[in-house]
Amino acid sequence: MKSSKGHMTRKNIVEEALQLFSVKGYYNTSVNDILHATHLTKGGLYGHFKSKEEIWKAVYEKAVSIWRARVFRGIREIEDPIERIEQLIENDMRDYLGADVFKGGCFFLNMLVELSGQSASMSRQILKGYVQFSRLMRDWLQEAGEKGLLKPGLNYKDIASFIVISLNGASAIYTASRDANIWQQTSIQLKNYLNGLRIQAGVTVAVNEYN
Amino acid sequence: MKSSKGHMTRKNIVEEALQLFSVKGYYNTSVNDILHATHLTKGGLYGHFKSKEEIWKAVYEKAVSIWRARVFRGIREIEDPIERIEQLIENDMRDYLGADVFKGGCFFLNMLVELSGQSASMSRQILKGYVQFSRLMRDWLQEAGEKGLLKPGLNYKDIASFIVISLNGASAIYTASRDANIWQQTSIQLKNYLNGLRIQAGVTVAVNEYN
DNA sequence: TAATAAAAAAAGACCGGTTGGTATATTTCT
DNA sequence: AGAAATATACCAACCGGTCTTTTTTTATTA
Repeated sequence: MKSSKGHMTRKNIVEEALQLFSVKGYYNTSVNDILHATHLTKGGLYGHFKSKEEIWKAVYEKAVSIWRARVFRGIREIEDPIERIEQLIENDMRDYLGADVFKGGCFFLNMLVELSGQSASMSRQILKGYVQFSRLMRDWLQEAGEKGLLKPGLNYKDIASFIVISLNGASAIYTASRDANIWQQTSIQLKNYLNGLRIQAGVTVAVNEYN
Repeated sequence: MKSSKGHMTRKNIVEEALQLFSVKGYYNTSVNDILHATHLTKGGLYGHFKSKEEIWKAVYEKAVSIWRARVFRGIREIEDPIERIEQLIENDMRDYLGADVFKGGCFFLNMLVELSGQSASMSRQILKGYVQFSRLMRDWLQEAGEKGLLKPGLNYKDIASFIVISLNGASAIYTASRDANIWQQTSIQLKNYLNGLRIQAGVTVAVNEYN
């Protein structure tokens, strides 16, 4: 726990820049904006970071750690892998997106959309994060499959991918509308979707699906 | 069909700006960028539009008309309202997003994300479009319900909303990854999801769902 | 059809303000 | 006293937008 003057202001720069980036985007947040938010001047800032992009990298790491802390809370102790995924979804929607952790919505989606056509390196980094997240859910689906919990013939990768897609769509629409129903319903709909993949959903009879 | 010199260049400005906005975003596309793309100078451009935001408004209208032409192709003649929605989804994924109509992905999602924290008026306009689109699908679901095609107790608004959400999530991830599997799978997954709402899916027996 | 005048379109210089970044001086902490 | 942190002045490049001048198009008339 570093708390010498320098590390404190560095931490503060990252936190303020994180909020600014999430609301205004990377390019449209000026170094001056960050200066105002941190009550610093050029010299004070550029003593800690050698460029704006360096700030972004630190901000990204910080955003990841904040997101992780929220989304993986109470996850590891859940036995049933499908329940585990459902809890992950609920945490992401309720405790991350719905809790307005970042003023401008989901930092990662916002940055992905803004930087996709602009910075190959930065957008690649974000995309890598999504791939990792998707892969984790795929592994859990695999685990569920091996435990005989899921219908046969499912493509786990595609299912995990679809969940990531829907979560991101919810981020976009919720941030624009600020309608809590968006993240609430997305959570519910995805849970229903997942339950539909189980070998028996509730008191249900077997279902034949052609695809 | 106006084709006097002035209208031609105006049209060209809108088309070039549309591509630029879709790739670089609104704020990070400079008027100079548009000038280069159109081989014009300040005077030439500002004779047609009184501000950058005016260009955006014209671009938005153009984007809507392009999107509509693609997404509603062959829709009206489909009897079954659920099939109609499925075709809408496929058109949106394959003929709009997957066909790379705009270089930077889905213009509307990109703008919604960028402008959400920035321009209330512009983001409101886009959101209004999404609400309209969602409402149309809700009406078709309603129609399907009245025709006795759907399970009882469904919330049509939430279902339509979920579809819009997933389509947007697909836009974000596809644009970043350029992996065609994203839009293909989103189309398939949503179709399965919709089929699961039917009173009988394929040769299926009734299913009881608790939620 | 050709000349012409009015109108439309485009060019180009210019504006104040802002961009990300640097170099050096000064202050504050250890 | 030495080092770390911060302030300040400055840079060329660029931002969206205005204004005046020049060129090109279009409609009219002979």
